[in-house]
Amino acid sequence: MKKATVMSTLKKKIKEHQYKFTTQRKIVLQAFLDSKENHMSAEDVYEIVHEENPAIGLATVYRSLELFTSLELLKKLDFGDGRSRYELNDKTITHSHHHLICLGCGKVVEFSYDFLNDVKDKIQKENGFNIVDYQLKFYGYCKDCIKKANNNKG
Amino acid sequence: MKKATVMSTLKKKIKEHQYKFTTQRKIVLQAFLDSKENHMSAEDVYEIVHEENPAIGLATVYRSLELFTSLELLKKLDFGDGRSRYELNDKTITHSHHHLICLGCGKVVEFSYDFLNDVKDKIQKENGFNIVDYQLKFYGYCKDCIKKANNNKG
DNA sequence: GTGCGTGCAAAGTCTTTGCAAACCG
DNA sequence: CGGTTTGCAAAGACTTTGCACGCAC
Repeated sequence: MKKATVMSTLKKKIKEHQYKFTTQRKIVLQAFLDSKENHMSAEDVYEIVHEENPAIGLATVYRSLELFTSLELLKKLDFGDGRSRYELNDKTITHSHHHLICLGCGKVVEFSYDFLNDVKDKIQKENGFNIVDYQLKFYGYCKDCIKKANNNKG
Repeated sequence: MKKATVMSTLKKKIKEHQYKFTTQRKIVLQAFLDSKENHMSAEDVYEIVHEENPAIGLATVYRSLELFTSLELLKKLDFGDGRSRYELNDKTITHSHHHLICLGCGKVVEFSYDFLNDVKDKIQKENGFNIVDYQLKFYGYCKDCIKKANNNKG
C-alpha cells in the first residue's frame, strides 16, 4: 500500500465515524509513514511527532494510537518488553509476516509465511471459533548472537 | 506431566541453581497445580496463595513467577489485557497448543496443532535464526459470541 | 458556534525495588 | 550462622483520565 493511500484511508475512516481530521492525528500517522522503525512504542512516536510539532502531548499520541488501532490502520504488538508497540496494518502483508524476537539482543526481525489458510478451517471446525486475525512470535537467537556465542566458546 | 513431578522438578532446579526451596515458592507453584484456571495473572495467584498463607506478599508472588519462568517451569503469556499471565510449562504440550482469544467476551480457549516443524527449518535457512520457542495467538469470535450476534440480528 | 479533541497534570494499574527482619541449608 | 528470601511500602514504568481551552466542521 502506498503512503499516500494510507493517509487518505485515515481521512476516509475518520469521516465515516464522524471523528475529526486534526493536525495531531495527521502528524502521528505521518510518523509511521516516515520512520524506518517498524515497531514503534508510544514514546518513539512521541519523540518523532514532538520534533514536527512540540506542542503535541504524549496523551494525544496515546489517544491517536488507540484510535488508529480501532480503525485498523495500526496493529498493536507486544514483544514482552513492557510497552506496547505499533505497526502499520497493511492488510496485504499483515497476514503473512511474523516476528522473530532474539532472546540474545532483543532485535526483532520479520518473517513472511502465510499459514493461516492451513489452520483456519481446522479451528473453525474443531472449536467453532471464527478467526479474524492472528499473531505469531518466534523466540530464539539471531545470526549475530549465534556467531557471538560461538566466538566466545572458541 | 504429573503434578507430583512438577513439584519435584522445581525442587531439582532450585537445587541446581542453589536457590532455596522456601515455603512461599512451594505454595506459589502449588497454586498452579491446584487451580483449574489455566492462565493466571500475578493477582490471581496472589489471591489463591493468600488463602493458604495470608502472610505472603504480592512482591513475593511476582518474584516467584519470575524465577519459575526463568527456570522454565512457567510460561509468561500476554493476552493484551494489560497484565502478564502464566501457565505451567508442560513441554510435552506447550509446543502444540495455542490460544484462541475471543474479541467478543475475552474468553481464552486452547487449540492444539503443532506446526513448528513446518516452519523451523524454513526460518533457520532464510534468516539464520535459531528458534527455541514460539507463541501463537488467534483473535476472533467464539461459538457463544457468534450465536449471540446471530440472535440479535434475527 | 458547538462539540469533539487537545494539553497538561494528576491519577491509575501493573510491576519492581530498597531495606530490615526472617529463614533455609 | 551467613547469605537468600521475604514483606512491606515506596518507587518506577507505562497508560489513562479530568478538566479547561482550542480547533475542525
